[in-house]
Amino acid sequence: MPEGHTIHRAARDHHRLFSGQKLSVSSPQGRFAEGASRLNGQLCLAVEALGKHLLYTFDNDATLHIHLGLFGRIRKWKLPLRDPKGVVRVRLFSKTHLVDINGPNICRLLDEKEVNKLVNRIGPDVLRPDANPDLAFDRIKKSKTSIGRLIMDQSVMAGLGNIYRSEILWRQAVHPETPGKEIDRQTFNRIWEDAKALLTLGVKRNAIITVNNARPSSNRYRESVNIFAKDECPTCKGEIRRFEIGGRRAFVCETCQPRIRGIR
DNA sequence: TTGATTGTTACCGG
DNA sequence: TCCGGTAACAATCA
Repeated sequence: MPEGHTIHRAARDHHRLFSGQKLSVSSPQGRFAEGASRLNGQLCLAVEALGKHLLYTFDNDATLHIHLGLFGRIRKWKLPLRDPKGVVRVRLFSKTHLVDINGPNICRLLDEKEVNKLVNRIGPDVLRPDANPDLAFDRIKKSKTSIGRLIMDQSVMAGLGNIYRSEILWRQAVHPETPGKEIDRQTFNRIWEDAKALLTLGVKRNAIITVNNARPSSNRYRESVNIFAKDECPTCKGEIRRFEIGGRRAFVCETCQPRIRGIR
């Protein structure tokens, strides 16, 4: 489910609902009982996203750190309370709204030191206004690792997941197996700006949309992509090649994404 | 029951 | 140090 847009959307929403509120925090199946009891009744100061990480800061110096991993989900309702669906690790609610978090890869409390460590480990987040893309390009231009790996390496740049990877490189006519050191600044800028634009749209629409003329109504809750898991290139009608990058599926149109350098 | 999935980390070896 | 490969983990659905 989650790429960066999902987390940023939740952060924005939960910040609006929860910051300045004392929250009730529980762990319905008891799998985060200790942490929940430390947070229960505490004042929530802020909710923010850092790449795909979600951080709830509380008044008692504790930060709830959530990462949804591959399967995690966040669900939200207006009160009244309802029975948890599936395995709810942690449940947060104010006087008005309820949030359940299922199946997170990470769900733990951080102190200030650990938060700093996390912040330093994560590369510039394309969705954050304070992101410095130079840091990402500095890593990329020195690396012989493929650009397909690099843009999904959260320490290089943060927010992109497996679908956006294939989609952005197709849109920018860059072959995913191009070594980072062969990516010039102009090409990197196109990738960065496209990532920012697509994730921003993703936050707004609550879906991964990478085609240029997505129909607002019919596709509202469904992804709309060009080549990810597709067989045919929308531009040249050629075959989309499937392969793997670091054990994750990847897609490329060898015609529209030439190996040497993208032409647009 | 099996397999697949929009993710990350630790560990190992080259 | 960098880099690629592998396993482990998370929960749900078809």
